[in-house]
Amino acid sequence: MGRTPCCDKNGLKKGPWTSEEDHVLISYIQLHGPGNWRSLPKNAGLQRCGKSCRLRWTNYLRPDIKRGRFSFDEEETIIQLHSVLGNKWSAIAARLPGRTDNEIKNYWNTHIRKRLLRNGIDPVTHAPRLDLLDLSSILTSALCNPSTLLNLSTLVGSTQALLNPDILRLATTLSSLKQENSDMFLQQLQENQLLNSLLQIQDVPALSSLPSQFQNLVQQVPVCTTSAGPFINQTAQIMQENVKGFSSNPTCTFSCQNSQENFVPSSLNESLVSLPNFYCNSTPTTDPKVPEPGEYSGFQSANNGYQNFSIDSVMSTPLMSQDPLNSSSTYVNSSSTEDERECYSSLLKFEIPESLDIDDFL
DNA sequence: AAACGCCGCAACCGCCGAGGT
DNA sequence: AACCTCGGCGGTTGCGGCGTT
Repeated sequence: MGRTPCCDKNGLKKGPWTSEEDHVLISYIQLHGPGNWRSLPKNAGLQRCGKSCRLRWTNYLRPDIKRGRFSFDEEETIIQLHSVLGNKWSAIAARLPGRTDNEIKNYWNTHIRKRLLRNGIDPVTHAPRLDLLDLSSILTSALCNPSTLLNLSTLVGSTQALLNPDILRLATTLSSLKQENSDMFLQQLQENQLLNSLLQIQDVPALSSLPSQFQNLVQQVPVCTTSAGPFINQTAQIMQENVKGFSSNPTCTFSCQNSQENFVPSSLNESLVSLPNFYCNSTPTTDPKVPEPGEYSGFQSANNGYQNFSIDSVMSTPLMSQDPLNSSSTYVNSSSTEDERECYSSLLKFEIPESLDIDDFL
């Protein structure tokens, strides 16, 4: 099906709009309404194509557009909606009065996306990044019990898809950390509850159906005790989910809630009641606004990989909203907003070595 | 002060679906 | 059914501002 250009490009102006052009466009629309965008520039006397006029109006000149920085509530809403809708900027914008899809898209790409990446969260799936976490957990268990290293090569063989030069660099980093200060490193590892959490894997009824290399790895994990951190819980959770993925029993359910309760306040869940909960269970929702699996690839992969993965484990914002400072929606134009957000979001940061250049990972 | 690089955002581009003929 | 027009959407680009060296 052939398509003619939306307008004759010849002789039409492109680039930034002048205030005069803005005035002409506003005046025309105030008199006649938006109407037919194709004929609008001609009728209004603008040397622009209709598409350009429409974009200028909808993204900038519309009287109901809210300018200025995004408030904390708005940012919270964007993250939550993006976890549900993906890059459906117009759908997200429909829930944010006064904000345009273009503005939200820009804000996501320039602020939120980068922050999620810095915090080890995949901005597409809203889940902790598997390539970092899987290897870290494997290496942690391996380093905690050197004999496990023997099986690591077998495991690596079955997870080749996860390996790339960047991940190998992370392995090198972790390895060098161990070599540099072996005692302290091992002590730190033993103080983690990761492996203890991993042993809860016995809750998975179909453990015996795992591939042998995974059984070996699980069985060789030693018990470590004491304080649990977000990273440990997240890692254990993902390991559990991965194990579950190998289960031969498709109806097997495994709640991550136990591992979450260690660091996620119960009220956090309450604050997310309004969210569709397909991160928390695999039951199809009846909410018509929620895309069906397959409609949004990012969601699909998240849903497939983490059918029981709780959304609250990847959403930093509800946690923040507990603080009176952050429950305020009067954040607009606050110069310290970014820093404060960064400070609070660091509560869910993962323990990635500082020597690791995260940008190289992206 | 100049050069350079980074960042944010407005604007553009190309594609798509809906609806009309 | 085929074609066309239009509006809308998401991805990308390019420019100006700003900070750093």
